[in-house]
Formats: sequence, structure tokens, C-alpha cells
Amino acid sequence: MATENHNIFTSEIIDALSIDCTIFGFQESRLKVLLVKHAEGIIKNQWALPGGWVAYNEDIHVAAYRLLKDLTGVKELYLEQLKAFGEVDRYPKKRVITIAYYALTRPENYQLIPGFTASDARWFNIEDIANLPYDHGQILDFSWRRLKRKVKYAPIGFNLLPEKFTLLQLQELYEAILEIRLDKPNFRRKIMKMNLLVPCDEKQIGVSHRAANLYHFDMQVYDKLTEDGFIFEF
Amino acid sequence: MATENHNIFTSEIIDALSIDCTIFGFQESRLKVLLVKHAEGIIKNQWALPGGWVAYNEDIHVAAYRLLKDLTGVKELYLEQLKAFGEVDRYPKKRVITIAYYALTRPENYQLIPGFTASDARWFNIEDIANLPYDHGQILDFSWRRLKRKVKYAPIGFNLLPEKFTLLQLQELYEAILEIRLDKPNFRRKIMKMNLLVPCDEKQIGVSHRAANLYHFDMQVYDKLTEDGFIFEF
DNA sequence: AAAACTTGTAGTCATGTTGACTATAAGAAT
DNA sequence: ATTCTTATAGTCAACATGACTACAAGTTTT
Repeated sequence: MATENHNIFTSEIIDALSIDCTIFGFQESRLKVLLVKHAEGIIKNQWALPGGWVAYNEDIHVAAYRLLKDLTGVKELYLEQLKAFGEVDRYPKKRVITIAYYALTRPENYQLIPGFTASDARWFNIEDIANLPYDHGQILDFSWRRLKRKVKYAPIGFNLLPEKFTLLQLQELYEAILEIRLDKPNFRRKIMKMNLLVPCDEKQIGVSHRAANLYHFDMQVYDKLTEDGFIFEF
Repeated sequence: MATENHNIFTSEIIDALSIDCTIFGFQESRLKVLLVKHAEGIIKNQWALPGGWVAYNEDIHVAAYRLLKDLTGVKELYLEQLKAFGEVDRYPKKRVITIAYYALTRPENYQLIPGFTASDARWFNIEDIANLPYDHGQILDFSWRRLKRKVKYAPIGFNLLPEKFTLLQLQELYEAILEIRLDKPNFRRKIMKMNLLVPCDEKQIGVSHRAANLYHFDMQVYDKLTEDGFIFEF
């Protein structure tokens, strides 16, 4: 088996297995993805999905959390496994199968702290991302497709919004994820019928037009919908 | 790293990585799953999901095909990866992460040929399956949940039917997968509106009642629906 | 041969959902 | 005061849905 120097848990990792993660965020009505600049290794100074090696005695889901925290400083997020990517030549020099995750978080809640083997961490507009190393482009595509599908039958998109938000923000979130345009009155009608949103007794502040009502989730309905699934077709 | 004897590609496999597969079939209006009886190893003589080790120079998808063919004799099927299961203690004695696949096939098209490390291979009614070893019960649950979700937005369920089939067979397939009952006329109306089915100029034979029309897929529409996705809500 | 039985297939109807659109409200900026 | 922007309410025709009824085309029973 080919070997190579890597400085994380050198003696303890599962040599042929890594984790890579697509972290989605939503800011200024755009869908964003968090990339890290590698500080060392084969792709030093290139932007790539955050990832790393799984320790021998570590649950893979735990490993994904650990890597994200160490590389980017992001701690609280919705994290879900996508699938394993295992083409023979996906990684140079040796055989490495990677388990891909995707995560949803709120960029404004965190200060990015590049750490470990990352010299920088930044949010990119998803449409601007090109030329990722290895098969990270493929992983990103797969992640986005999964997100597009998932927001239609689970209320997970809400993990990307601040706690209190307007209906337009919610609509723009769907528009950004699905790359479509929606009719405002119809969107309102549809989303309100689900009883998922509860109006706060608060309005937007600091906007130069009529202030919109702020809403938050009814967590009971949220949990129920998450469990039962629902269909949100446009 | 803990070691152990296994007699498949002993020197060439990725030690910590295996593949397990849930193969679905549909027979006598019931949803079935193919299990194999292990001929050796830790769970000798127990029924379990077919699976095995990935070779060092083998694409994981190719490995899944190979294992299914070797263990069960089943060659042509729809095969899709689910995800990796990687709890630390899921496998005794050493750390093994498994990549789970699920497959759809037509039981009547194949003779089961247990081979390799399997002494027997048989179709089981999915509701009758209990006490699978390792975390195979969890993998089976996950597979079924994925199948339930997937048949609602892709025409994949059709991989389980014979080439020519009646509308009732199709309806019973949905009923078996989703564990629901459907109204016959309404089901017809809905499925026919999709233009997915083309009537063969043939009727059922050998039935003791009015013979139903046989249908097959319009492969063009089938491919288009597979690509675009659709919603089949009941 | 007629009646009873089983499954297939067509159609009805009230209700609900959808998409496209109009209208008005509530502010801020000019 | 007028204009601009976004919020929010409501209308309407077209379509989809779920619950049924009715009838057709065969087999089996009597």
C-alpha cells in the first residue's frame, strides 16, 4: 500500500479514508459555500472543501464535526452525510475513498477561524466556484443537487436563516437554492398554509421601505414536518 | 491496527472498508429482500445482507456489482449507493466502515446462485426480516426509507416489475413499498396522465377473470422523468 | 344457459390547489 | 405632496384530488 506523510494522527488514522464537507450558507440573498485554503500537502494554497482524515477510533459523523470545527471554527450546524466517493484515481498517489457530508449554517453567527491545516477560510458564492481540486467539484455538484431535492420535502432550508426572518428572505432562500423565481403572493399563501411560521410581534428595522413582519418557526410543527416529510413543489 | 484472517484478496483489500447491499425484489404482490447465508467468518450460518471487502484498486461501485454477482448470481440491476455506516463498534474486533448500497431487480429473471462466501441465497418478505447481524437491520431500515422516498420522485420502482405489466401490478408495487392502500380508478388516472405507460396490444393470460391490458414504459418519457424528477404524491 | 362473482375501466362531482394577476397598504425618499 | 419600494390581501379560471358510482368483460357456479 502506498504511503505518504500526513501530520494528523499519523499512526492512528484509517489510511484510505477521508471526509470532505460542503458547508452551505446564505447571505445577501445568495447561496454561499465555505472553502478553506490548504496550508500544506499536495494542494497547498489551493481552495478546496474542508476535510481530513478519520481517526481509527472515531465515529465518522463525529469526525466530520471535528474537522469542520478545527478547520473553520464553525461549530453549530445541521450536518448530514451524502455518500462515499470512491473512484480509484480520485486522489493522487494512493487510494483514498472519501465520505462526503453537507452542512447548513448561518454565516452571520460565526467568526471564521482557519485552523489546523487551513491557512484561510472564506464564503464563496456558489456560482463563482470553479476548479476545485480532486473530485471536489463533483462533490459540490452532488451536494447542491441533494440540497435542491431536500428543501422540497423537508424544512431544512431554515437552518440557513437567522432566527427571525421575513417572508421575502425565506422566498429568496428558496430562489437561491433552486435557481428559480417565485411569485410573492403565491409563495406567502403556500408557506403560511403549512402553519410552520409564527409571526413575531416585531417588524424589520432599518429598511427604507415598508417594514415586513418578522417570523420564527413553530418548532413543534417544524419537528413534525421534519419527521413526516412534506411536499413543497413550485 | 487489529488484523484478522479473511480469505478474499487478503493482501489487496482496504482493510477497514466493506460494502453491504440491500437488494429489493417484488413477487406475488410483496416486497422482498435478498439475503445470503454466510458460509464462514464471524457470522457463519446466519442470514445477512450480501456484502464483502473492497479491493485496493477497485472502484466502490464496481466492487458492489462484483460482490452481488459473486454472492447471489444476480447481474443486471439498478444499483445506487446509500451512504457509509461508520459507528466505531458496528463490527466486532476491528474497525470497519461499510458503504451501503441498495439495488432493485426482478426476482423472476434470475436463478439465485449462492457463491463465494455464501452457502445460500433467498428472497424474504421484508416484514419478516428480523435480527440481522451487525448493523444490517439499521441498513435495511435506511434502505427501505430511501426507497419509499425515491419512488415518489423518480420512476425507479419500475425496475422491480417485469417488462410487461398490468396497472394493478404497478399499483400493488406502490402499495407494497409505501405500505398504503390506493384507490384503483384514481391511481389509473394519475399514472396515465404522466404518459409514461404505453399499452401493449396484449392482455393478461391465464387469469380467472377479465384480463387486464398489459403496458410497458415509454423509455423516452421514462428517461426524461428520471432526469427531471417528478412528484408522485398519494 | 343464466346468475353470480371478480377484476378492469370509464366517468361524475364537490372540494381544494395552483399560477397569474390586480389592488391596496405602509412606509421612506424626493 | 408625489413618487418609489416593498408588504400584504384578494380574485379567478384552470387544474388536480379523493370519494364514489356505473358499467364492461371475462370466469366460475348453479
